[in-house]
Amino acid sequence: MSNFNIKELARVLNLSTSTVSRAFRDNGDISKETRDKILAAAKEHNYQPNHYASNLREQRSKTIAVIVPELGNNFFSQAIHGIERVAREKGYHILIYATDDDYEKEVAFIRHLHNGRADGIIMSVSGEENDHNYLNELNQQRLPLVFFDRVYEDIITPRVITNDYNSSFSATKHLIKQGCKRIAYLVINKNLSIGKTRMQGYLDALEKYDIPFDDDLIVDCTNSYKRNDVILKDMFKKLKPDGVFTSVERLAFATYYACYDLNLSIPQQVKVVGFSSLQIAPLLNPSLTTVTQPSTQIGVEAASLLFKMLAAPEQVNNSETVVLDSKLIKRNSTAKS
Amino acid sequence: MSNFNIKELARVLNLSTSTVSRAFRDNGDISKETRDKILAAAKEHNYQPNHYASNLREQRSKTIAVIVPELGNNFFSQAIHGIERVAREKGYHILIYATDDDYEKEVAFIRHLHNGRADGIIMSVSGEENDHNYLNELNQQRLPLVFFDRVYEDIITPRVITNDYNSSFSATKHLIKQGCKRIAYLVINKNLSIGKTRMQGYLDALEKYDIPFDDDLIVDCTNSYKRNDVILKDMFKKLKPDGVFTSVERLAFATYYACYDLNLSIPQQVKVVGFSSLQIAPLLNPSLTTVTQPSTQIGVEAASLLFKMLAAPEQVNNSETVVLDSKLIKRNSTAKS
DNA sequence: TTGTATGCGTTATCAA
DNA sequence: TTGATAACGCATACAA
Repeated sequence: MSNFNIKELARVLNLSTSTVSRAFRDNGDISKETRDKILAAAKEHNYQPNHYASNLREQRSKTIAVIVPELGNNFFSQAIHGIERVAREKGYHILIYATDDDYEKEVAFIRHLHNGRADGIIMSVSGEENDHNYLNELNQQRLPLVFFDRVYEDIITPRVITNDYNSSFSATKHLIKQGCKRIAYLVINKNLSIGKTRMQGYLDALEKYDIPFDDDLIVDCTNSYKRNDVILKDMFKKLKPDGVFTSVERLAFATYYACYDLNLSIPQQVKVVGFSSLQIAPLLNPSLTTVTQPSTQIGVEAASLLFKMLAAPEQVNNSETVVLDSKLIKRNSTAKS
Repeated sequence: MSNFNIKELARVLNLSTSTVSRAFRDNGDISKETRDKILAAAKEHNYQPNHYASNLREQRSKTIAVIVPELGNNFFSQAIHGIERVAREKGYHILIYATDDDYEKEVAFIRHLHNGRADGIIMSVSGEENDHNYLNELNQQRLPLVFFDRVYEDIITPRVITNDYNSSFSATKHLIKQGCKRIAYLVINKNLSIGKTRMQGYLDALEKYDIPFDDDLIVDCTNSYKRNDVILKDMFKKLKPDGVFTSVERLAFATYYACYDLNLSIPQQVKVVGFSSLQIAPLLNPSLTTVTQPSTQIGVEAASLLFKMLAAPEQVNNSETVVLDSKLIKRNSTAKS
């Protein structure tokens, strides 16, 4: 950081600091002439108003924080991409936080952010089931907060989600139409709202098409590759499903690996469909039928919503919910045998 | 942000602001008793020292900026993941900037960051070929900067790269051993150092194994999916390569799509190997032979290097270069026909 | 249109 | 060990 500050620049130009300051702001009266002179000199001396001083003075940071469960995941990096685009347009900066699905970290991040570092937060919540009332405790002084995709149902704040129930229903129906009778539903955290909603679509589709429901076919997985591999192989051996519906991208991959190892052919012996934002799903072996969420768009919507809150808090209903549509894209992993 | 500040807290506790401030810092004399009392009260009132005020006072932000060409790319999101991990450990925050390979944006970001918002920068440079001397102009007041993966060769600053030359040589050699005689090299920007280095490995391998070099087989691609598709199909029709080596992950995908469309079978008619950090390369059809960079590790190293610079600038040699090894992982896309 | 003076919330220096 | 005070760099209310 340069130590060339507003005072120096004012001295060089034989002006007062207030005049110099005005040149950098839109309001304030200043003649075009002096303004140009000041900006030119600023450029020459490589001067920029110190961000922290400005923010201390103005009480806002022009920064938003984005909290996601993980970074190495197509869905989230694409969502971040969307957020980035909107933020950049508005001249805002983005702080990134990854919780690694760790509740403690999530709480720590949120608490920390209330020190003025960010003007608002966009978050997809961690998978851990815990008391998240900490968000309510901050209520009066809570920063503007927007949830996306993974939300806490009992926290009232604007959110951007997808039509998970319908997508799950369609995906399950599709499996049934393709001839599946024993469809496993793989989930990472049954208690997280998103797992529940998606499961309900699955359950209702089974019922509607008179497929008997077997509780064992709802398989609770983990965040560990290794343990999932064990769980899935065990599941295949014991339960002999002819269809697998995964609520999370990663579990579709795990299913593929398990099937490869067990010599189960997809789609002849097992048909697979999964939530996934993978752009190269067509390149998989076999190409993967996906419920594709509009991930970038979700980011864009979430950011737009947050900026609306920042601009006019009263005008945004706290229970505002934006629902975007996912698409079921049928590929070979669910082809008829 | 709360308006409950250090003054309020001091008033509540009947102490001075300086004493309260001391409770939050490691140095400074303060009795354990009062310190505990202060911290307890702080927790109760949800008080945290205002970040901007602290930073203005301390002249540092505990924030680093990460600039990458794009976010929707496994390599970069994994690298960011690595950076995140180290930064979090050190109590630093991360600002994310995506240039979309746009040189103007890169310059704007860098310039902007000199307003004190960040203490240091970790960057993978944009692909555009341009004058990047702007980095040198900032020299005296330049923020600590670490390059990773994609670097400007003429800017002297610490960097973390991989052994691209060797990897390319090995990958090309592998294609040759598998029987390829006409190997195309796909690159996005020939003039970017990384494209050059990787190309040199390719060229030298050809020479060493007496494969005649055909300039047309070096194909300059773009950042656009559509245009790449046209370029590649054209290339396949006209040049009939029997091997393809892609310097960037995305071009391997493009190659797959083109081969699918043209009914060229991989690996029987065309063998493919590419730089890629895709974790599900084994699931592709066919599974993709990759030069896999230790992406997360690269992030970790880059961050560690930056923190070393922040801690003791004199102790880091500006031309320090950390070289990590990539791995050639052979899969079916280069299997012998 | 420009300048003067004050305060944003914190920390460091110095004095008590 | 604690308190008073100045300063970090900037933006605004007010005066000129």
